[in-house]
Amino acid sequence: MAEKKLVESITSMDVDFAQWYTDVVRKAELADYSGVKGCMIIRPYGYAIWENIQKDLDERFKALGHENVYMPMFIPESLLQKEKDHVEGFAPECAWVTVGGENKLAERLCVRPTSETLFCEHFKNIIQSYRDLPKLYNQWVNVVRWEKTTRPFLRTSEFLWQEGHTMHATEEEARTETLQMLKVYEDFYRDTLAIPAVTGRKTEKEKFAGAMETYTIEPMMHNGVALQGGTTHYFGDGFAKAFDITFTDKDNTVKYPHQTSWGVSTRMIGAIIMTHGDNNGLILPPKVAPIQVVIVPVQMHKEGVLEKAQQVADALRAAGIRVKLDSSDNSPGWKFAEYEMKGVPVRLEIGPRDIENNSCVLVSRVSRSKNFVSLDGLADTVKEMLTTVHNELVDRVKKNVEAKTHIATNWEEFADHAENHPGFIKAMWCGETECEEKVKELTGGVKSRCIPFNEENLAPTCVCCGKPAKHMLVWGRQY
RNA sequence: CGGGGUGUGGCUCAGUUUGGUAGAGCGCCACGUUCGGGACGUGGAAGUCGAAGGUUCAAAUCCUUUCACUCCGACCA
Repeated sequence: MAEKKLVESITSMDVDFAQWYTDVVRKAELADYSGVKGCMIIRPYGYAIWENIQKDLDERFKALGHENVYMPMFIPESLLQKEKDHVEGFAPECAWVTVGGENKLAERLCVRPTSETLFCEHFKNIIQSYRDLPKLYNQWVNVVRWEKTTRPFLRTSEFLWQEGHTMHATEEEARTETLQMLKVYEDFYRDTLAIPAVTGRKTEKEKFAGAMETYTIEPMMHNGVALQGGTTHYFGDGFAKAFDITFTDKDNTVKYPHQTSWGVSTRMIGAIIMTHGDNNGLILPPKVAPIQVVIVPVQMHKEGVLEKAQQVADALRAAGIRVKLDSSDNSPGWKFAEYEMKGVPVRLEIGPRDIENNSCVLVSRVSRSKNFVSLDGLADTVKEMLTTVHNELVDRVKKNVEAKTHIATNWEEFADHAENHPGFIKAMWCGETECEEKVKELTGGVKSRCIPFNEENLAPTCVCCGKPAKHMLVWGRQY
């Protein structure tokens, strides 16, 4: 805790985590508030992170055969109502359009909160034969959910996301797709965002409206609070039946196709902030950082400094590294603080002394160690350092998650953890929704995160009711 | 949707109790000196006090209404 705080304008995490989060969002220029409640302005620096996220994920989706499409943003009320569970889940948070121009609409239109119904309507028209399957669609769009409590990135009334919607001839293929896409998210979180996270299946109580099964990735934030980081759903043929989508199979019988959907959103930017950030501000995982290396010239008025800095910038850029050379007339110290706050993974300092030695100084945002390195082969050195930063972030998160994951074999232990130890609690469960509700009530907000894939047998009985245990659950508080 | 808080130059806030016609720091602009952890000097621009109504000779300040944001809960990606 003796860490020297170099950026003064951000509230410390340990003083007020919520305020720290808001400070980082605004001071790092990721987002700003707008005139519409719950809607945020994503500023260029924040949007650039989203663009990098999109690019990476989009490549992963397409490598698996998915195609991008675009559906309308309005859903007629009658369409939304075709699947009973689905409409019950979403109707309370829909925004409605009731007037077009000067005229009241005959049927009101919902601004999409998610697009299952639109895809189904379309699938009905384009799926006739087994030859039309599978359909592997995805769209990158905005959606609207009229939230009561909002926070930039974590929960906004309008947010950006991708929603994948697929149709398959068989149950097995659809189930495989559901798990495969969860794996894509898991890999992406770990390998791109440097956030290793728990994955598993949601309980009946927590699953998506209209889904047979929902799978989830649950990253833990720095303070031990969980964030639902992405979900994939297996729908069975429920929507297909509700929307009368059928195909003729090879055996000449008419069948219902099996469906999935899956999505991750701009909430991931919130996860990045809250997982990696520290008291000096943001720390961006190198793979999505808009600026991977910032070059700060020192004594740049001196002959040759700026020229050399520019050469270095060009060389790094040519090697595929995202570089910014800040030649503004702010002082070097100001720049150090500024880019630390903005989470740039690597800083490169170069001044007359360095140039004389054919070297420069590299500083990691994570360890803050200064490395004096040669300008020869600099691009490789920088790439290594970016990799190191990524790995350090992954390790740090792993350690934090381990330190904040607790085991409870009985109610006393569970209550103690819930009350005194922020983080996840692993405990056995009888499988009943009543116990989930009871736990939530007794602990003031601890909910089941998921039934992880690697279940352990911690105890023979449910931590809540004492009946025989069916599953291990990961529990926690959430954003 | 319930409970709390806050709205005053771009930002953070003082001024409100005890009405008298708006201040500070930071930021911004210009010039000069600086430049290896948020530099300094000089000069300058910028607010009608969230909005509406009321009381008063006079309202940032008192009263009423309203809106927005924010925090904590319940609800939810």
